[in-house]
Amino acid sequence: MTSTAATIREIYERLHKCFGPQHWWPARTAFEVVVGAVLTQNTNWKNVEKAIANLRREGLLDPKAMHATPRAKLAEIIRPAGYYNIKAARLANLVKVIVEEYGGDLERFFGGSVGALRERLLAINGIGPETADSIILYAAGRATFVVDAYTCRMLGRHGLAFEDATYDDAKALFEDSLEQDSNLFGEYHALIVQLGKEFCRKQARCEGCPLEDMPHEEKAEE
DNA sequence: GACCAGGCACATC
DNA sequence: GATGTGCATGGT
Repeated sequence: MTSTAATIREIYERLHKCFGPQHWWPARTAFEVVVGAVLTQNTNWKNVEKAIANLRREGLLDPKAMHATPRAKLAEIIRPAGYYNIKAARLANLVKVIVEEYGGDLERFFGGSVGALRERLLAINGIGPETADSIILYAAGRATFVVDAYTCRMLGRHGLAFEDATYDDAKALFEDSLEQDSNLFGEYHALIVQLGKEFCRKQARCEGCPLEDMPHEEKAEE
């Protein structure tokens, strides 16, 4: 095992010991995960919960029902999640594919290879790499690593990735260092988000951070 | 009242 | 290819 892989594993152990199981993704159904993945783009999860509660009340946590809903009405319902016009369009693009190409059947949509599913998701306007990987990991239950802003910050701070590392570079770093286990990947990403929330925000402190005594770059990049 | 949050697409250089 | 900007609500 390379030293980088060992470090990636050690970080997981530290985060898990510090924060415990995260139980992601908080959702009742796979479709709810799909919807939440779009709604949480650059948005606090609390706001997403309000939007999902609205969708549930309206009976729209169903691909066909959402597909049949006018764009303007959908936007109004998801308003608390912010960026509601663009997110309504993105949800519409996504459910259009699920309903018109897969008959609204998520099992069929998720049925092929991970690579094919990822390509299909990325071809939808409004679905970028993080949203696609979140859907594949947490809704489809397939092992793919989800990278986010916190992940890149953490890798940079601890000298595990080059400054110009891309999303796919960071993703490969984790996937090449760990067992291909969707439960492990799911916990790890959730733990990194928790780490970011508590210790890596601009005003946050480093005291008490579970990675505090690990090697750091001299100057944190932004 | 700033600042931030579990991104992405698009314009411009 | 890199950098900047619009999208918007609600909590701290």
